[in-house]
This record gives sequence, structure tokens and C-alpha cells, in this order.
Amino acid sequence: MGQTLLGNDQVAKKLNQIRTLMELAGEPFYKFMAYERAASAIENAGPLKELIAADELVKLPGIGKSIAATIMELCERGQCGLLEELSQRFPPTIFEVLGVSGIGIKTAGTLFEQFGIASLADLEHAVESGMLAGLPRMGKKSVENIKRGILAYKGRQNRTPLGAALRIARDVLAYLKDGPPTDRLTYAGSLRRAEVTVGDIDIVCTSDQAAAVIDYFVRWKRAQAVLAEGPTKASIWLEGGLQIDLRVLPDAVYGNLLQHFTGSREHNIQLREYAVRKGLRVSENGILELETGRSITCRTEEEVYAAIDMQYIPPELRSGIGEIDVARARSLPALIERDDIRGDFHMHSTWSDGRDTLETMIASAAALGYEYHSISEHSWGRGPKYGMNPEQVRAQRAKVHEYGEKLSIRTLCSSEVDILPDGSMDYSDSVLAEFDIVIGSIHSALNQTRDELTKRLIRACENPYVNIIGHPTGRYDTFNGYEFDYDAVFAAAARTGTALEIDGQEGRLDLPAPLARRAKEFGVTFTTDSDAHAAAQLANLDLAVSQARRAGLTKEQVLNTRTFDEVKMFVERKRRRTA
DNA sequence: GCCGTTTTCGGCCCGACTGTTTTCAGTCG
Repeated sequence: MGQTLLGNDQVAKKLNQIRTLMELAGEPFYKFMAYERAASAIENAGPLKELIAADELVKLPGIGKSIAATIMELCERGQCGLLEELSQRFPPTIFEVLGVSGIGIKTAGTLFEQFGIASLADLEHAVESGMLAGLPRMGKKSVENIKRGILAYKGRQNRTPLGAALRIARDVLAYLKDGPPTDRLTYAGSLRRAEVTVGDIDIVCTSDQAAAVIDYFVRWKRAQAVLAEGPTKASIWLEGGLQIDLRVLPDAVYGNLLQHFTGSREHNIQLREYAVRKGLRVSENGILELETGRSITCRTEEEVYAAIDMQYIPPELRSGIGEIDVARARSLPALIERDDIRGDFHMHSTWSDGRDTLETMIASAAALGYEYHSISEHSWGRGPKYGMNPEQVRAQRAKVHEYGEKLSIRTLCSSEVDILPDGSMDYSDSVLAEFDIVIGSIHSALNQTRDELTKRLIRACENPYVNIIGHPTGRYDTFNGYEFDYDAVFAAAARTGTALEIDGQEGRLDLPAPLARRAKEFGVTFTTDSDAHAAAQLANLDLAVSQARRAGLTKEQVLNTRTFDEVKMFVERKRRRTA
């Protein structure tokens, strides 16, 4: 097969477009909702091309024959008849109108039918000309709302990366802690599920002074607008359009509240559907026994899952792709924890493109309590500014050992060596043999064909001195990464005893969780690394662990949870086997 | 459109807030 025309994210986006246009066209509720559910499943599924090849599409929850056919058509043609048909009726710019906060399907439909408003520009004209005022339920405030929505739409940035969102969440939590008394206070939503990007920030709080907490929240100096303010709930916008929602309830329902607002939407729908079959109605206010009318309140999330008779599901697994069934069977894996980590294999100092000195990096790794870590500068193919030649590598080795001993941490000599376009490495085997452990990464010729990249990565795995493939897909922020035959490379990594990295650098988070979940099925070993380019970025290892958890990994599957001797054995075994 | 420990039909999660209303539709998460 050649290149796929659309990847998971693009197919999911098109399914969501179908969903919206179907609703506009007046299709039945559960028909268009099926497309929304399918989109969510595709976002969280393994690579589409591999799923289609294995005929596994209909195994995904919410995807039957009809939608599977649509997905295959999208993958093959980059387009499908259903969407083309719907697009005849509504121009693509209608999504601009729907993107304006406060305008939903009903309003957009009315505006389109009555005034032909089909784009943001049309909407602006209509607002300025005052023609909206005649519509039912369209008073002064509603028009003002739309005006504000238009401004927000224009100034809005894309989804916020996980790392940046966590910093903002910590800021607002710190602010709230200084306000009226609260019992428990934390972030929930996609942030707690550790999604790679988040659309908004959800804060949950318990307090017996809800009104005072809400009032304090909306007066935060970083709030640019207050979107909603009720007795238990408020929403604000920050500069750039990031929305923060706060919900305040009594402490007796903290478990229900946290479970509800952690989501995901799809997870909660499935959980509640299952609960209904057991005669229970689940919401943030508690669990209602329909037969007796008795309400069960839960102080912890564990109590919520226990009340529905299933195993506790960690937030990172709540994506609605089958975890409910596994939890009912009590077969969820014991996920890796941050405390399981004994070291970090991937970091840079000023010897290559890092910002902190070698000694600072080693001291900082020691301060984190690691048993071991490795310094992994770039190889010389990165150029004289960022890469190191073999003489510099040897000069650094003496320093690495000196500082490591001084700071009482086992510091391994490593390198992040470029995998060249033909799959050979940027250092000769004799130079590679001098390192304690080697990361191989692709940084160049990203535009090779799928076939070339597959061969390149497999050849790197087959090199006896390459122990870890760094940031395997090359994804960065909005770049989805170069495409290769994932299954073939995962199989090669497992066969050769080569670990695949889950890189925790903000913007990378690579391998992405759905691919790591796929790789796990091949028996691959993983590493969770910071890829720190400054001492403060060593904390990015936390992000890597969160992605490993989303992939359902246990500590046994992650190399840097093992002891120093076990890591050395992992390296030696490959050298003996393949040298 | 999908799904099944009521399995090929008849269901399909739950609630808060807003604005324009005198009881609720629309939006959002």
C-alpha cells in the first residue's frame, strides 16, 4: 500500500463535520450522535492504516459496517460521498459560525435559512446591520453575546499543549487557595487525563461557601471575561480565549464531582449507560438508586466505581475505547507510577544544544533522587554548533564520570545519534561501542517515503549498539510526524531488543499514547525520558510517564524503572545477540 | 447508526446556566 491520504486525526475531524452537518440537515439525534462517538473512537484508536489492513475497524466501539465503510473511503480517497453530499447543502464556512461561542446548531440553522448567513463575515455584517433583532429569543443580550463570541473566535488560539495548560492550572489553583475556605481543590478534565492538548481547563472544588468561592474566582485579574456565573458553577476566559470552568459542590460528593468532570464525555456516557442497566443514575451530584430513590454520595472516585461494581479506572484510561468492559472484568493493568522511575536516559547540556552546563544537569538529576541517568548529546551530523565529534565525546566522558562520582549518581555516557537517511548511524560502530547506552533518532530527511522511513528505522533497530529509538514518529506540536509502517517497526524493535522512547519534551510527547498501546501488543520495551535541554525540563519526565499511563503500560514494560544492573544487562544482551 | 448477561428491535447519560420568558428552549460540557 502507498501513503494513506488521511490519518486518524483528520478522519476524526471529518466524522465530526459529518455529525454537525447531519444535525443541521435535521437527521435524527441518535444517527448523528453515532458519528460523534465514532470520531472519538478513531482519535483514540491505533493507526488506521494498520487497523484497516487487519480488518479490525468494526472491533472499535461505536463503529459498525456503515461508518466503517465511510472511514475506509475517507482513508482511500481523502473524501467521502456522504460528506460531499452534505457539503452541497451547507458551505464549509458554516463551521466558522458554529465556532462562535453561544451559537449552536439551532441558531446557526435559522441564520443560514432565513438570512443566508454562512460565514463569520456574514455573521459580522448581520450583527452590525441589526437584522438579528427580529428573530425569536434574540434580545439585546443575545446579540451582545454573539458580538463577544465573534471577538473571541478571532483572537482564539488553538488547543493548549498539556505542559502549558498545567502551568495555568497550577496558577489558578494557587489563586483559589488564597481565597475563601475550600476543602478539596484540583484540576480535572482532559488535563487530568493527560491529553496531549486541552481545549479548556476544568477545576473542581468542594466547599461549604460555594457562592464566595465563585465570586472570588470570577474576580481573578487574569479573567478577561466572565461567561457564566451561577450558584455552583462559573466560567471565565483568559487572554487568548482559553476557558476555565469551576464547579463547587459540598465535600460529601467530591468523588462524584471529580469523576464527572474528569470525563471523558464518551467514558461518562458509557459508564452511565451501564449504570442505568443496573438501575443507577450517575451524575456529579451522586448516584441515585432508581428503585429505592436512595442517593449514594461518594467522597472518593474509588467509591464511585465500586458503587457501579467495577474496578477503579485511572483518569488516563478514561477515553471510552473499551476500558469500561475491562474494568467490569477487573482486568485493568497496574499502570506505571512516577515513583517507579529510577532514571532518565535523555538529556542535553551546553556541550550540544542544551542551555545548562554538564555539571548543572548532573547535579539536577541527582537532586531528583535518580539512581542513574545518561547524558545524551547530539552526534556530529547535527553540525558543529550542536553536534559533537568523537574527540569531544571522549573529552566529555572524563568529565561525566568526574561529576557523577562527585555528585553520587551513576551517570551513563550516551549519545542521541542521528539515524542517517539510509538507516546507518552517524557514528561508526567502534565509536558507538564506547557508549554505555545509545539513542538513535531521526532529525533529517523527514520527507522520505513511507517505505524508505520504515526501512531506515528497522535498520537502526538492527544495529547492535542502538538501544533506544528516540521520539520515534518525529511529531512536534501541529506536525503529525513522518509516516512509516508502524507494525513493521514495532515488530523489529521487539525482535531486536530495542526500546522505543516516550519522549516527554513539551510539544513532542512521542510516541503518542495510541501508538504506544499498539507497540505494546508486539512486546516492545519502552523508555520514558525528559529530553531535557535545561535542568528545569527534567520535570518533563512526568509528562512522559503520563503518556505511558495513557498507553496502559506497566512498570515492567518500561526500561528506566529497572535497576542499574538490569539496564546494563538490557544493553549487553543486544550487543551479544546481534554483534 | 450502533448494540446485545432483556441480542436483529427498541432503546440510546445527565445536569447547570442564560436569556427571554411566565415555563422553557438553546447552549455547553
